[in-house]
Amino acid sequence: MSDSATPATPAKLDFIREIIAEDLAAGKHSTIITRFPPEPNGYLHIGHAKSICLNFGIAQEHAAVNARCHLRFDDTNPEKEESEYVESIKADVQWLGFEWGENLYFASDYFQFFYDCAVRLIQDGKAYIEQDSAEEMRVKRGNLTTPGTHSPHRERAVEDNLALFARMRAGDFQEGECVLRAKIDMASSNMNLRDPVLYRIMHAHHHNTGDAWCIYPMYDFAHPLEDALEHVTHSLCTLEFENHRPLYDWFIENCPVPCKPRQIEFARLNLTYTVMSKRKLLQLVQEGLVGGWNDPRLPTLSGLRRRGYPAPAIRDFCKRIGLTKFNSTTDVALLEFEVRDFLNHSSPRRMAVLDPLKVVLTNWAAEPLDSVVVANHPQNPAAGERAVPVSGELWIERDDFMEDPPKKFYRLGPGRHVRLRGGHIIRYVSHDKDAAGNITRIHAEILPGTVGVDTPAGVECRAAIHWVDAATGVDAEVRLYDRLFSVEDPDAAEGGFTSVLNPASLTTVTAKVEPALAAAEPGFACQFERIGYFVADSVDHQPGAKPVFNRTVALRDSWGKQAGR
RNA sequence: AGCCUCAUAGUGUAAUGGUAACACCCCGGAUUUUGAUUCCGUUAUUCUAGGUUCGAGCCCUAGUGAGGCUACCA
Repeated sequence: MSDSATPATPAKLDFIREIIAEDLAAGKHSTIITRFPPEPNGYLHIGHAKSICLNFGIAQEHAAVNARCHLRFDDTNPEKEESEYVESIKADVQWLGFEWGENLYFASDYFQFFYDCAVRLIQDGKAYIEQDSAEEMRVKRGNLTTPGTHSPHRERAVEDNLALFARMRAGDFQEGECVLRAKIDMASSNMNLRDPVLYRIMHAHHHNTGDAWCIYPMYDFAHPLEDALEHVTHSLCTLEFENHRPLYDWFIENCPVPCKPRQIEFARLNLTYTVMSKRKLLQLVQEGLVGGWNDPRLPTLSGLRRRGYPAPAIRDFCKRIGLTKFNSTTDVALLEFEVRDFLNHSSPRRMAVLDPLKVVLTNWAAEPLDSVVVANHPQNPAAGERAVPVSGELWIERDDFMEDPPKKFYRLGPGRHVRLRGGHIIRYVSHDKDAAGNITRIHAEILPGTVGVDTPAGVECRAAIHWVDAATGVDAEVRLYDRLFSVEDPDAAEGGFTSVLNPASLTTVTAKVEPALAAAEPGFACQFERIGYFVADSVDHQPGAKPVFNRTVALRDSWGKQAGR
């Protein structure tokens, strides 16, 4: 269950923790500093959770040496970044259960340092102003098998480069007129080393620095400097930056930095039936295919939160998936397992009927009660009990009655008994149908004296079903979520996302719920017995108004599987 | 095509060069006033070919397959 309940579990060291342990043992560092460096250009998703749990987790594990993890916004591209995203990212990291304390940083706060480093590279003859167009640069870069060719500007005098760079910074040039490039190796088999761009001109307003700058550093140049400036010891990133490491190290070697961070790459998280790229999530949001970044069907942290996925379950999931350099795809079933596992222990039980069928108790007068007492959690007496009102009419699940049941169906049908959970055993009497042949009502009778006691001898009753009293039960809007996509790998879908959207990803029903649920607070999570885990919607659910519940995840249902339901 | 990285049950991860294991999923059984939970059990694994070694999932070579790289994105 919760990770906090099992802190002593000596988890196997993954390859990154192994490296850190070795570095510590070798006396290479006196403390460990990691960082989580999102670009504020979208909302965080479950893939980021893997990185967050890794970086903040490592810091927590090395508290003895005062280790820490920085939250740093990698905001070097003003065209794509917004303050709204900064706020959502902070909220999501905190919700996941991690604290950055004093260590909140913005790459944009280092702009002057980046600039000074660039000047230094120019002075050292290691950078130059390029005036070729982007297209010319592309052509001269060569390709995977042929080396690039030198730009005519590559050997410009240091003084001229310096003057030109100053003019770039002063705003003397239009966007695209020139860039600053590192002078490395146009013949390198690693394309990243073929004189990469360090600075480009962007006459854009920045969310943090406003209009102070019109030149902005590229990721490859800025990132190692950010890490070094913050004394990061281990810079953990995903596999696609593997080929960038030589360049990362080049900047560390050639710029006046206070220390030498080490970049280590790991495989990003892939999940079946799930789209995990920010660009594609943005597309889903912008095209209105979902209700927003916090749509409960999305793998965004805000979506999962609204869906009722508990943060500890997500943390446990991140532990279970492990950490390697193998490009794998984890089955979402593992995430769902962790969610059920956590919720099973933490959620109080309540009763709700999603597809109501009326039952009239013909002999209710034989033992009329006001209420029955039901445990809030059968495995946890400390969760207490509650009184659930009852009367002579109630709702049961339409599925729980069969006119012509197969032998292994244990619930209600002609000639059968069934237990009302927490209440009486009832016996079938008759049922009504409308003109179309639909069952409209069941008549049954209670077995007096069967509340709170074992099934009497001679009565065959194997199942207990959930129910809601008709006199006091209230209507609720219940949203049943399923996978957003109908195929395992939506990224590979031909014809775009629309072609593989699951039409059943959202079903809204009007259900009957026990009266106490009408007063539930937004975010209240519980198990609807025999149905699944539900949470009062954090946006649309308001106490006093019609309750709105989201299905977090359904219960396992082995009967349903057998019956092909 | 060149360079870099990776390859263990269906899925994801373990295994100082020394009996290949854990979790999820699947299937079966027991318990059950949730066909849930819990408990027990079943099936199934080192990409291929060479080499080093008393001994290779692990080391070496080649092959195969997968991912990444030819942005003034990160």
